[in-house]
This record gives sequence, structure tokens and C-alpha cells, in this order.
Amino acid sequence: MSDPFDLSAFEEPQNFQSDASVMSEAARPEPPYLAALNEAQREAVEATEGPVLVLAGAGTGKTRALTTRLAHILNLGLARPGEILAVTFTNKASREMKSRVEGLLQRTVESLWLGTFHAMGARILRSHAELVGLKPNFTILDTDDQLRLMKQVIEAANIDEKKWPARNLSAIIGRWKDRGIGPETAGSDGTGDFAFGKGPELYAAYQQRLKALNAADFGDLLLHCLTLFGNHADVLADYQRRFRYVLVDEYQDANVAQYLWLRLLARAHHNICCVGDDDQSIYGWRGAEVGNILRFEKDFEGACVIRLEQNYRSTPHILAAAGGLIANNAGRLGKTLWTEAPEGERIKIRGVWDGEDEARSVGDEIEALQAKGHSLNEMAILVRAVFQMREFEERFLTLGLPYRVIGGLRFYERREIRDAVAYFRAIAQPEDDLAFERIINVPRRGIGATTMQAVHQLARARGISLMQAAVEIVGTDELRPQARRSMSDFLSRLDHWRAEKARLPQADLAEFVLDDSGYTEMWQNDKSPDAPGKLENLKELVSAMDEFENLEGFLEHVSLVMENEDSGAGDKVNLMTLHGAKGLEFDAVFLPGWEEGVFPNQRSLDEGGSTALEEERRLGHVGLTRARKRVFLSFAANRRIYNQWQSSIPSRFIDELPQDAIEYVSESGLYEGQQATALDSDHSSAFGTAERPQMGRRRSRYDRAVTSGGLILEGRSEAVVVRESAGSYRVGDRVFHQKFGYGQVLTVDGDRLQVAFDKAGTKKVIDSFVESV
DNA sequence: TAGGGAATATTTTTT
DNA sequence: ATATTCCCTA
Repeated sequence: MSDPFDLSAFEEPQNFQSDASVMSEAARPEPPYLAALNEAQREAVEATEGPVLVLAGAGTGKTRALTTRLAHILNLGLARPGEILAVTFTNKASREMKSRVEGLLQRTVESLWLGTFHAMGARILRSHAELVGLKPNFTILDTDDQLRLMKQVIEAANIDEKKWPARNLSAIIGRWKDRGIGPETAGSDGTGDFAFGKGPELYAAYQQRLKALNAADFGDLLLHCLTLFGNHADVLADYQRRFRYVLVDEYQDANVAQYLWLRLLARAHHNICCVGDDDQSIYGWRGAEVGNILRFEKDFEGACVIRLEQNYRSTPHILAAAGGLIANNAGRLGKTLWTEAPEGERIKIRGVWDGEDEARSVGDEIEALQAKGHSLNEMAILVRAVFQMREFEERFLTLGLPYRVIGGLRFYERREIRDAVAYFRAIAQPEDDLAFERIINVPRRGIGATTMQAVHQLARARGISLMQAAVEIVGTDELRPQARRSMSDFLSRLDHWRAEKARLPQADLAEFVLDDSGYTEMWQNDKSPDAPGKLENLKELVSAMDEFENLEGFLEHVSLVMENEDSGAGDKVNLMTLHGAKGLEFDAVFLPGWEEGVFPNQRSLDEGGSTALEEERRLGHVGLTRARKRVFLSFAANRRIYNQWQSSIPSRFIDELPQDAIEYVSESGLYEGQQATALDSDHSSAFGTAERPQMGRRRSRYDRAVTSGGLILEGRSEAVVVRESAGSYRVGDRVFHQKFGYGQVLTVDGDRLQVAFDKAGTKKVIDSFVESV
């Protein structure tokens, strides 16, 4: 291992205009990249010293400002590349930053500390792993591994995993880690009620297991850094000295742990520049802390705050709509986006009968734009939740309209990829129990739960890895002959693969292992329609491995950086969630499903109250500001969610859009002109008398709110639905469930009910699945 | 141990 | 409706 603090190996600072370096400061011509900036951007670039917060609205050139700043620092020779830390949240963003900096400087730049928070955290940790109880080659677990480990921990503590699911614990621990809280300090807050307060205990056990496995989860990559910095002032001081400039992208998404990490690193020189937009903070549910951005000035004394407000993306109408919407949020720093662009079209709002109708009208609109020569690549449909996508996909398939879905499972999250990687992990790291467990019986080798239980038992009793335990148990007669033979066979193959590892390049090794293990064959024999695709993916994985130095390098990459398979070239409409759209832009944006319950999302509101409502609103703001020229917004009177019809009312967000930025278009006669019609006290009348046969059976939450005591208040084009108390049911109510029949409500917890059904027994159900009788 | 049928749970998901 | 996970039986 080379000394991470040895700066001698670093390249000398160099100016990209090498001939200019002899000129005096005054005679130096202004670098051309500065001329491309507006005044505020330029200020953000040139204020290199001291803390700077750049509040950059959507489309105001924040990436340009940030990358130019980085290039500028290098160009002035203020720091060598290795003395700059630039962090982003996504690999995509860091790749883009790197290539743009290189574009500005007209040369490649190596040895920058540029990458995601997690990648940078991992890089630091690898150098000091022992100081936090890990080995330098520790494994980085993904969510799937985490969950399985968590399950084991819960079961080991003799807790019913059904009552206290691993995913809940995982979320709780995740939030702790987000806030920089270790197992010692966990529990003093409200999240400690998992399994009657066993949360912190389980957290400690989980961390213990991680350490035993020589593994870290995503949260640990930062948390361990904090521990490291806290316990080893010398290490921290070295990094503080090293990183003379710190740059942060998308600062509004930083959680507390990341914030603390940054603050520690920048504490010595305060040369930290954070770029962000509080109005685009949409990951609060994942631990992002908008508070970070709001308190920047307090934490970094003498901070310079620069606002980027000139928008280069959207039309005034779109900006007005987005601005009008977001103005309803309290507790924001406040920005007003403006543009010199011509006015353009108003936002078109359309009320439709149902989701199918909505998909049809969006499809028509897309085809009309396409006929006028607009590229499909420049159109996007942004939905609140993935279940909204299906109707669009169906419609597009019918129309033969090419589309791509952005987001969804990442490449490395696919089962076949995870299996393959587990093979490689098991080869590279004999202690990786999780990998071993994953592949031991995939493909089927006749090694089932019983066998594994015995192995587990031995491993736990002796404090050894599963693989070691397996080796030992094979030497005894504890297993049944068949299992024993399979196990011994598998272990010897593993040995064989390990031996091959020394001889073969990793891609060849991978191919060999996948064939020799029978894994490829398993998919070849699989009749399911997606089996060929899986084989394709495996091929892709193997060929991608070529690019790495060795197997270990590849494994690091796979856990931190592995990309989504690109969704195919060609002219296609983009379909994605609002979250997935952040950072992207399109000429035309479709925003379907602006209905109460869908958007803002009811669950979100139930869980997070007004904070969540504001986040939903920011999500709307993000959606609107993705558009350059056109926005088509729609809402349906009826929506089928999980095979249940619900009638719905337009999103409150629609009422918050300024009147002169929008226009209603509606061939169906619904919601024509003013929505006041739609918000009549008896809203069902606004949808006409014809009801679908499927409807009327089921009464939605909103129906009930309207007809059974809830109120719809109307005030200057604002509609507020007031439901009775938190839920619509009370203990003792008689209810009917489609599957379980009649029953009586036992307990009410938000929208979750416990119901004693007459025939089916006591069940927990979501209140929208039952109706009162 | 494997495979089928029942039970369950469906907001968002940068790493 | 649908996907996943769980449980039980052959």
C-alpha cells in the first residue's frame, strides 16, 4: 500500500496555457471560459477562497459554474489536482464533471479526488481500514446483502421477523447512519421502538456481524470515516491539509453524516463551495437534510452566498408556474428564476376520465408533436410512482410508439448479475459468507436449508466463516451422504477456481467459473422468456470486466459504480419517475396523475405531514422545471390503483399554479374552464352521471370523506379535503373486504387497520381496501 | 429438498 | 393486477 499522504508523487501544478505562465499576473489574458459566464456564475467561480454557498435554481448553469470553478482553481495553480476534493451524489454527475473540467482545460486531469460521497469515503477507508476494525479489502454490501444480513441478526436475537421485518430495521438503521449516529448513541430518539426498543441492540449486533464479515454497507462508508476522523486527529489533519479546496454538488441532498464529513474536512481552511437548490430537495425520506443548506451561513462564518437565478432552460410561463407552485412552501431560502426567453406556450392542463384516457391523450399529443418534427428523445413523461407507468407503456405498445423506461433495476441489482458477482466474491474473499450463501445452491446442488443450518451452527459455535465451517463439516459424518458429496464437490471446485484466479485474466476466469459452476447452463435450460436476456447480461458483465486491473478492482467498481445498462439508442419517448428526472431536461414534459392521493402522494402525506407535503411540492417544481418549451399536465377523475377503482379530485398543486401561466384543454367536457365545477361540494356530479360498471362498488377514501362527514372546503380556487381524524374508520366499525368478507375494526393506526373478519380471522389491512357497511 | 400454491404488500431509491 | 416471499406437502 502506498502512503496516501505522500504528496511527492503528485504532478507539479501546471497552467493549461503553458506559454502564459511566464507572463505577469496583470498581463495574463482572461481565460476564455470566464467570458462564457454571467455575473453571478462568474462570482461563484472567482470567489475561490473561503466558504461559498451557491444557490442555483433549476437550469441556471450550476454545473457550468461548479466545473468552471474547479478548472479555474487548477488553472490559477492554486492547487494541484490531488489537493481538490469534489463530491457529487451520482457517478453520472462525477463523470460529467470530470469530462467538462477536462474540456475547459483542454487536457486530461488525473489524481483529482472527484467522485461520489460514497466512493470518496471508500477510498479514504481503504487506507485506514484497520483503524475502524476492518481490513483494507473489505466488501461493500448492497441493499440486498444488507437485508439478508439484517434478517439473520433479527432471527439470531430470537425476534419474529414477521412482526418486525428486516426492511423496517434496515430503514431505521439507515436513518441512524444518515444522521451520523452509531450503535452506542442510537436509541435516545423516537426510532428506538423497533421490537420493543431492541433497535439499538440489533443495530450493534448488525455492526458486529458486518465487522466479522469484513464488510461495510453504504452508510458505513461515511459513518466509519466520521469515526476515523473523530478518533484519529492526525489522520483527519492530514486530509484537512491535503484537500485545499472542497467542492460539493447537489448540496441539498446531503444527509447529516455527509454534512459532518464535509465540515470536518473543510474545517482547517474553510475553502468549501457547496452548490445546491433547496427547492429541489426531494430525498428527505432518504435522510437528506435541507437544514444543511439553510444553516450553511451559520456553520461557516463569513460565508459568501451567491444566487444563480437566470434560467437558460425554460420559457417564462413554465418558470412562472414552477415559481408559483414553490412559493407555497414555507422555510425556503427563496429564489426567483427569470429568463430572457420569449414567452412560449402556456402549460396545458387536461382533465380526463381515467388513466387509460390519460395515456391515450398523452399518446395523441406525442404523435402530434412528432408529426411536427419533434424528436421523441426530447419528450418525457414524469410520473409520481412506478405503477403509473404501465398504462403508458400499454398505450405506447398499441401505438407502436418507441419508448424507454429510465430508472428501475440497476444492472448490478439484477439477479443473474448478483449471482455471478457472488461467485467472484466467494473466490476473491473466502470470508464473504453472504456471497457463499447466495451461490451454494444456485444452481441447485441439493444443498438445502437443513445442510446450511448445520454449517451455520458450526460457524457460529467456532467463530469461523461459513466456508471454513463447510470444509470442516464435510470431514465429519454429520451430513447426509448426498449433501456431503455435493458440498465437498462444490468446495473443491471453489478451490480450483481460486487456483485459476492466479493464472487467468479476470474476464476469462469469470467465463470459466460461470460455465464450470453450471450457472450458465441453468439459464440455458430455463424456459422463461427472460432467460435469454439474462444470458446476454452475463455476457455483458464478463466483457465489462476486461477494463479492470484485476478482480478486486472490478468488485469495488461493481458495488459502487456499476451502471444502468443504457436504455438503447434511437428516438424514443422517455418514461420515468419524477425522482428519476432530476438533473435532466426535455423540450416537452408530460406530468400525468396530478390528483390528490397520487400527487401529492397520500402515503407520503400520512407519514410525513406538512414536511412531506412540501417535499411533494418540490417534486412538482422539479417536474415543471425539467421542461424547456412545453408542459402537459393532466389529472383523471377515476383511477385504478392495484385493481381498485378510486375516484379522485385534482391535485391541490394545480390550484397553486398562477392562472396566466396555464390553460385548460379538455375535449371531454370535464373540468372545462374553471375547476370550480370539479370542486363542487358533491364532486362526483362533475364527472357526469355515467359510471363505469366497475365503479360504484368500491368507495374510495375520498368518496367517504365527501359523503360521510369529511368536508371539501372551497376558498378562492383552493380545495382542501378534510378527513375525519387521521383515518376514516374507528374501532368497532363494521367493514367489508373484497377477499376477507365482513369484519369489525379492532385497531386503527393511520391508514392501517386491524380487522377481525368473521370468516377469515384477524388481519392487518390498509383502509382503502375495505369499505364501511 | 423442490416446487407449487397461498399469503402479503405494493412511494419515491443518487450509493 | 402483480410480484415477491412464505409455507407446506410430495
